[in-house]
Amino acid sequence: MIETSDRTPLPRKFFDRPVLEVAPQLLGCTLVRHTADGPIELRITEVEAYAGEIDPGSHAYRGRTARNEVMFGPPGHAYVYFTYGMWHCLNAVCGPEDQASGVLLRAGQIQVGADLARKRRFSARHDKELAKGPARLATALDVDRALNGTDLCADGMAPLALLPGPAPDPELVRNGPRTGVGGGGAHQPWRYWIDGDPTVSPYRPHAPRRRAT
DNA sequence: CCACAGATTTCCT
DNA sequence: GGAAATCTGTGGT
Repeated sequence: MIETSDRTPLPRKFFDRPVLEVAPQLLGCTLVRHTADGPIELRITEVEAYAGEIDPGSHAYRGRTARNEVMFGPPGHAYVYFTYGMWHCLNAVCGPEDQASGVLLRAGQIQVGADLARKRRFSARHDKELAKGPARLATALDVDRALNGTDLCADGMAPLALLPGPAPDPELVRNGPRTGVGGGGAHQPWRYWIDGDPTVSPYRPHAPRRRAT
């Protein structure tokens, strides 16, 4: 039997707090994705916090645009953006409304539906790499801009939801600089991960790409 | 294991 | 025009 409490989504008040409180508490939580082919579930092992308009690393830093509109809305909703011309990334909007902060879901372990995830991530050599990185996570769970703005606190067979999960050993929760973030936000230690978990993505310092020849 | 080129949207200068 | 909250395939050690 599945405990009912385990399947109840996180309440909106969970997300309606400062993003630096919410981000580490999302570690261990379960992201549920209902696709046409069946459910996929993932245990979150790595996240990054983006602190709205005060954060030079955030998409909201320069104010509202068509892309980041959802970040300025109510907490507990999905902000999905398209980047580098190829990839999608998934965030949970946090903090008081209009603060435009969010948590990027960077990596996790597939718990249910690994067969479905492998079809989308056919090039992954090992299952631990199915969702090792934010764009891989979105690809594995078939998340794209059609899900931008989805309520993560909805019940039942919602396409996307976040459920509470067994909190990791507090001794294993680490934080450090955010991956790939340059500019004024580079030094903020707002990446959180479960130390030693094989699904956590490698840290890559920010490196501007060289111009194409 | 490592490094690098290439895929090409969105936003800003 | 150029950088960005990225990943993959190729080729080297």
